[in-house]
Amino acid sequence: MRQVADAAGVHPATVSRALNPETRDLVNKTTARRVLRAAESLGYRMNPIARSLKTSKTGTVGIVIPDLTNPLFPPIVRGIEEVLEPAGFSGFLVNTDNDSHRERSLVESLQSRQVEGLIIATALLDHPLMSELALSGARMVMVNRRTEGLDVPTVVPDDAAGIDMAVRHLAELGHTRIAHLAGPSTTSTGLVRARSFAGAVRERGLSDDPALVRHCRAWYEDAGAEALRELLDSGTEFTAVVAGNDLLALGCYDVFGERGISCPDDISVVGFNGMPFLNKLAPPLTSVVVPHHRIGAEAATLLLDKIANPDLLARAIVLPVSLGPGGSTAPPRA
Amino acid sequence: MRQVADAAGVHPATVSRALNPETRDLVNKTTARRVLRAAESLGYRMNPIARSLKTSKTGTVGIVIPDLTNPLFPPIVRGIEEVLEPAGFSGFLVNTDNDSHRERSLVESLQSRQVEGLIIATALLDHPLMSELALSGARMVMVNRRTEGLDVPTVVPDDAAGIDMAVRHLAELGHTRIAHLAGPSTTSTGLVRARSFAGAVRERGLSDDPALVRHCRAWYEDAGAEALRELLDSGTEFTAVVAGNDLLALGCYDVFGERGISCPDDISVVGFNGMPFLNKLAPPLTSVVVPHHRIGAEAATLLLDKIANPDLLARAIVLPVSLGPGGSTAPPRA
DNA sequence: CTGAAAGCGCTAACAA
DNA sequence: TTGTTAGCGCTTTCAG
Repeated sequence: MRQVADAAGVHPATVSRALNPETRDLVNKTTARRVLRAAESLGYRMNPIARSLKTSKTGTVGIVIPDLTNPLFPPIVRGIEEVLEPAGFSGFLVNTDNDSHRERSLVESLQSRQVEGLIIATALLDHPLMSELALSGARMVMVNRRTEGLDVPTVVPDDAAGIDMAVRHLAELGHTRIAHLAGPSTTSTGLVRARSFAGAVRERGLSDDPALVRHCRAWYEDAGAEALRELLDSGTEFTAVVAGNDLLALGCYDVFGERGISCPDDISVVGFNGMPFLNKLAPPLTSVVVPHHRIGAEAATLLLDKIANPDLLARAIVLPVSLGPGGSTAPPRA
Repeated sequence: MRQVADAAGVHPATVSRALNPETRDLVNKTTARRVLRAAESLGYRMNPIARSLKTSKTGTVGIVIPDLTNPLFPPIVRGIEEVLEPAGFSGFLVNTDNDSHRERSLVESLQSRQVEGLIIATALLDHPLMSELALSGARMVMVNRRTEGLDVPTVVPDDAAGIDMAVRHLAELGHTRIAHLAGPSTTSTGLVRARSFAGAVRERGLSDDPALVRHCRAWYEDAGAEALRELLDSGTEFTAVVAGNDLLALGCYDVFGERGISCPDDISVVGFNGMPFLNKLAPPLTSVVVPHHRIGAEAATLLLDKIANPDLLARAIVLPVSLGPGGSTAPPRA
C-alpha cells in the first residue's frame, strides 16, 4: 500500500480511503482516480487479513452440515455460495457426521477463525450447542431444520404441504392404508413431517393406525430399509409408503429387491427432497421436490442481512415445494 | 493476550511462546503451565488473524472445482477436508462452472485471501491460468485431471487401467464392436481415456473403427445423450459402449428410453467413476470405481507437504481403480 | 479534502 | 529462560 501511496504521491491513509468503495467519497475524485490507476498499474491487491485485524470483520462465515456426500447438501451449499460471493464473503464448510463432539469442536474452530456468522444445517429439536450459540448472541441462521424455542432466523421447506401433497396423491390413486417411514423424531423435519402425515391421513379419512408409522434411526438408506423390514414383518397391512426423505425411500427399494416386492404394483412409494437422478431409478421415484438451491440462497441472504444489521429480528422463511413426477406410485392392487 | 500475561505475571511475548506448541519448549515448564492455566481460566482464544498478519501463514487453502453438484466432487472434498482439519487447515471452496473468467476471478479472490495453496480440480490440458500459477510459483496440486507440461504435483485415477478393465470385461462377454463416448479432449481424463480405449481394443483385436469413438462436448448427461444419438444415427454398428464417465452413461440411458433400446440386451454400457446410487438405476450401471475420497486425501497431503517443505519436487500419484458390479452389460445379441 | 499518528493482536529478533 | 522492541498492512480518529 505504501508503494501505491508513493506512486500516487499521497499518504497511505488516502490510498486506503480511495480504495475502499465505502469511503471513496471522502476523497477528491481526481486524487481517487490517480490512486486507482497507481494501484492498478502496480497490480496491487489489498491484504484482507490486515484489514480484518483492524476492523474485526473477516468476510467469512461458517457452514455446518452433517455430510457433504448426502445429495441434499451440495445444492444448498451452492445456493449459499452464490449469495456470499458477490457480497465479498467466503464460507468455511465443515462436516459433522452427526457427531455432537465433532460438531462442537468444529464450531469452536470456526469461531476461532473469527467467522462473522454461522449457517447451520445440523440442528436438532433439542440441541444444547445451538442454544448456547443463540444465547451467546452468535449470528446464525438455521437451514432445512430448526431447533425448538430459539429465536433464530430459519429457512425450511414447507414440510406440511409436501407431506399433504404426497398423501393426497396416494389417496387419489385409491390407497387407504398408507405407511409413513419418518425420519428421526429428534429432528424438526422428522417430527413435523410425521405430524403432518397424521393430520393428512385423518383429514382424508384414511387409516390412522399408529402401527403404520415408524421412525427411522437415521436419515440414511439402511435405516429406511430396516424400518420397512420391521413394518413388513409386523404384519401390518399397507399398500403405499410416504418416506421421510429420498434416502429412506431408496432403502425401501433395497427391501423390495430382497423380498421380491414389486414397486409400484405391490407397494407405492413417495420420497421427499427431489434429489438428482431420481428419474433414472427403477422405478423413477416420485418425490416431493424441495428448492434446495434457493434454501441455501435465502439462508445466506438472511445471514448477511443480520450481519449488516444486527438488531434485525429473526424471520422464518418457509419455501414452497411441489410433487415431482415419477413412476413409483400406482393404484393399489385390486 | 495482555490479560493472560497479566494474570500469569509474565510478558505477552512469553504467553505467545507458551501457547504455541512449536515454541513451548523455549519457556520454563512451570511458567508454561502457569500461562496455560491463566489462559484456560480466562477462556482466552488466540486470534489467528493477528497471527497471520505477522507470520503470513493463514492456515487456509483454496479448493477449485467445476461444480459441487456433480456427484464426483463431494467425496473428493470430504477427503481433502479430512486431511486439512487435523492439520489445523481450512479450505475455501469455489465452483467455477467451467467458466474460465469466473475461474480466474475466483482464484484471484482466493489469493487475495492469502491462501497458502490451491487444490485444483478444473485443470484443462492447455490451461493458461494454470501455467501462470505454476510459473508464478504458486503452491498447488491438481486432482483428477492435469494440465500438460507443468511440473505440478498431481493425483489422478488410473484411467488407462480402468478403461482396460471395461474393454476387457466387454470383450470377454463377446463384444467386438465397442463404442467409446469420450469426454472433452480438452481434459486429460477425456484424452487419456480415449487413448487407452484405442490401445485396449487394438490389443484385443477388436474393431478400432474410428467411427466408434465420439468426443462429447462436456462431461454431462445431455452431452452424452447427444453423442450417442449421433452415433446411432451414423449407422455405425456396435453392441456396447464405454462411457467416459457415469454422467455420459446416464445420458445413454436417456437415449435408450427415447428409442426403445433395451440395455443390456441391445446395447451394453460401462461407466466410469462409480458414483453413488448406481446400483439403484435401471439397469444398475456397471462402472469403473474410482477412490474419490482417497484422491482428495492424497491431494491434501501432497499440498500440506509442499507447504511444509516448499522445495519438495512434484510427485504424481496414480490411484488404482476397480470394475464395480452392475447389470448394464451382457453378451451381445446372437 | 488530506496528512499524521496510533493501534488492531500477535511474533520474532535481540538483549539481558 | 524471559523481557524489550519493532512491526506485519491496514483503518481511523484527529488535526490541519
